[in-house]
Amino acid sequence: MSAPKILDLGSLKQACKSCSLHDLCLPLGVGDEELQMLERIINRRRPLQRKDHLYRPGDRLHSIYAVRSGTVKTYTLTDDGQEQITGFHLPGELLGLDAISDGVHPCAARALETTSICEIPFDRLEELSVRIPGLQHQLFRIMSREIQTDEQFMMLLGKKASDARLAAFLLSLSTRLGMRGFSRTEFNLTMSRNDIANYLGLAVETVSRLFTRFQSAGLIEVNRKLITIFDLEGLQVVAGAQPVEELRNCPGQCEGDQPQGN
Amino acid sequence: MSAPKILDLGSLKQACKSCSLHDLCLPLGVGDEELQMLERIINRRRPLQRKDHLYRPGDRLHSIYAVRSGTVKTYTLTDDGQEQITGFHLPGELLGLDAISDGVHPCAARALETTSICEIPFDRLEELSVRIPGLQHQLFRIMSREIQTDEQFMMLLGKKASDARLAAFLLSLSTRLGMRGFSRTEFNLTMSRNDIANYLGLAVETVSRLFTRFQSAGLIEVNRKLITIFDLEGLQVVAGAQPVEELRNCPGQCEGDQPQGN
DNA sequence: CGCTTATTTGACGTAGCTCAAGAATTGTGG
DNA sequence: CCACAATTCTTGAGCTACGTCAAATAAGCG
Repeated sequence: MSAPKILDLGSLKQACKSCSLHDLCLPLGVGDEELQMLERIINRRRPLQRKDHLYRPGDRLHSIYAVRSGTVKTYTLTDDGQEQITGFHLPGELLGLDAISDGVHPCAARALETTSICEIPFDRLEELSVRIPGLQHQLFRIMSREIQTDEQFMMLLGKKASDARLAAFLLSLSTRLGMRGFSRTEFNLTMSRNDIANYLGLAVETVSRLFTRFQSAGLIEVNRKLITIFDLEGLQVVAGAQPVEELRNCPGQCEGDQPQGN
Repeated sequence: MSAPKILDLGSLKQACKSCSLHDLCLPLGVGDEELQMLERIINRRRPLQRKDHLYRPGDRLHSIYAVRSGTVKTYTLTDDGQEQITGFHLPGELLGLDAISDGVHPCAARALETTSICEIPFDRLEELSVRIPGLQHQLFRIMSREIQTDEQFMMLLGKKASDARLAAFLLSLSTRLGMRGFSRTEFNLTMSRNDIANYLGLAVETVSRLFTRFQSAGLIEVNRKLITIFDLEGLQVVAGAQPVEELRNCPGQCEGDQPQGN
């Protein structure tokens, strides 16, 4: 469509290669030219410092954001002012999709460490995705993915015991970091124990005890914030385990065709 | 664009008026003509009977669905075959959005009673939403809304006690039914106690006990499947309550600027 | 009208929360 | 660089909300 009159697009493009915007473009025939159109609407922002807010509940939606480096947590406040963390966002992940429906951010977003962010004005993104069907498709996919992982998480909170929750959390971090080229087996927890507990619906004390338990079991090593995973498969077993050990009173076969939960 | 050569579009259109597709069109300047284009790609299906599956996990995504009448539950199976219900879908609500990302349904969808459904072929919906920017916007909004309510639900599962969960559940049904013109204070539970418990991450027995407790407290009347809400505000109080009564050891003011959860 | 399945109710056990206190870290000002 | 305060993390000791188990009703259903 429009001729490229780019300055430092090279570097921007490279940055986007390791970002969810990359997923957003390449897989589905979004060509080079379209990619440049997308990159042209993206703004960099000066890095957030630890505890800086990216947005607060009630802020109007101007943009959605992609984490370039660092970590951001999103959280709501309950009726009585308690914090409920709704997610941790690692490099390459998007934030703010929950604000589209009302045009207002229902959550707060806050940096857990020094964090750099790409800002994507949402109205321009919408315009662009009308012109680039592949982009529209990718946006649908990304939002759908989030719905899907939220559903997974509900299962975690509804059905799994504390150890399974923490194991799943560590595995999730491991996988997501691994996808972006970081180590899957050694990483820093950028969030506090309190944040982890809050996110997983547990008490801080429980999280702390679980870390020591996992360590004694030889699954991981915990060194302050540094986690080293020794036994990924072992963690997966723990993460999959139900609160009640499966197959208890099922001598022959578990009855019937209608598994009922809990 | 295309001239209207409609047969029974009148009735279809009326049906869509009380449907999420209505929300999907009207609010944002999707004109009459565009609405007809949308309606032309929508298929009715013969009604589902109780326990019929609309789709199963692993089925390819062909369409997303809107409930016209009846109720549908969606659920996944855990690693060990347990059912985890991810949602109940009432008239006017959409299903299947979680399948877009992989092109495969991660959940099963099953009718809880005789249910009629509109089917919207997703590829055609995508095409159309390229041509009708307002439609694209509405789709983004609907998916965003789902992400937002999922986040709310996480808070429910992570932070709220059993009574708050059930109260919130009843209020949710009440509101959603009310929006579609049904009574907010008297309705049938189309799902079993088991389903409710499963969805809320509780044991059946707990749900049963809570119903009787709510009834003794004069909040509701329970008659088999029929719920009558006497005290909506009372339920809201219960739903808002934290597991620990708020303001316990806070004589003067609750300390500080950084509310930490749990 | 038996048989299966759903719901209720009671008795009891336990996972995980609360409370409390100490240890380790981090931040701060001199 | 060091004291000191503030925060975060860990560990121990109870307590309780809710799950499990068991059994009795009550409904659906062929």
